[in-house]
Amino acid sequence: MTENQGRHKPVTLEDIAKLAGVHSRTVADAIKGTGRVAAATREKVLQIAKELNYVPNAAARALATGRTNTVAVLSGPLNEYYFANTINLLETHLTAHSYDMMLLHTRREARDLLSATKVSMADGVIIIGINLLTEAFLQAKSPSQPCVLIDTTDDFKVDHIVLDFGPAIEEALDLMLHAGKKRLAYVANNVNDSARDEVR
DNA sequence: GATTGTCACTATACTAAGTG
DNA sequence: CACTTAGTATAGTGACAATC
Repeated sequence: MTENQGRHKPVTLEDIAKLAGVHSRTVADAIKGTGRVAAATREKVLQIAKELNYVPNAAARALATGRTNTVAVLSGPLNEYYFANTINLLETHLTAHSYDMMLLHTRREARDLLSATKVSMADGVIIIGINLLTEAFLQAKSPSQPCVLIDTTDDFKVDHIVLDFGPAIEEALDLMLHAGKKRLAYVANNVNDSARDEVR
């Protein structure tokens, strides 16, 4: 039983360095695999790290590099297919590029993110759709924070991907009209002017 | 040239000392 | 006593220097 034996100080590069007889800087390079460490030294360091169950301290790494490899995502309600599907795709792509995804969907989380990104808790922010939550975030956001908005509008002064639902709506209308339907209703949240114009 | 070491730096929390 | 300020520690890394 090695667990629950009390709260131990985490194993650090310094601990490994002492056992390996090298500098902590060398241990960092060996573990990271930068290639500037001799093969024998690297093998020795990795062996000791494995024996000590060394786990890199992500907070310290973020502090030193200014990067967390984490992308914060603000979206609309996850019980809506569009948001759930988009988040699923985002996660797939972020994971493929060795990024973690921090999913936020409450005002409190968005507020925390505003302060958190100031200390590099997230490398950037992706916002899916404009709603009360994301709009408040965009208006309060510091200009230094990397941010991409995915929506049907580009009203906000951030990098953005504009979605054009026009062709899809037209295709849906054609299908309805060809089916002989005469009275059509359009049900949506936050219908903006551009989207409304598409429904003719 | 390859390998390793040194220094400075990061944001935050904590402690000690100084001041009113 | 309450508050402010300064110093220190933390874990890891970038840039550069030193050694063989």
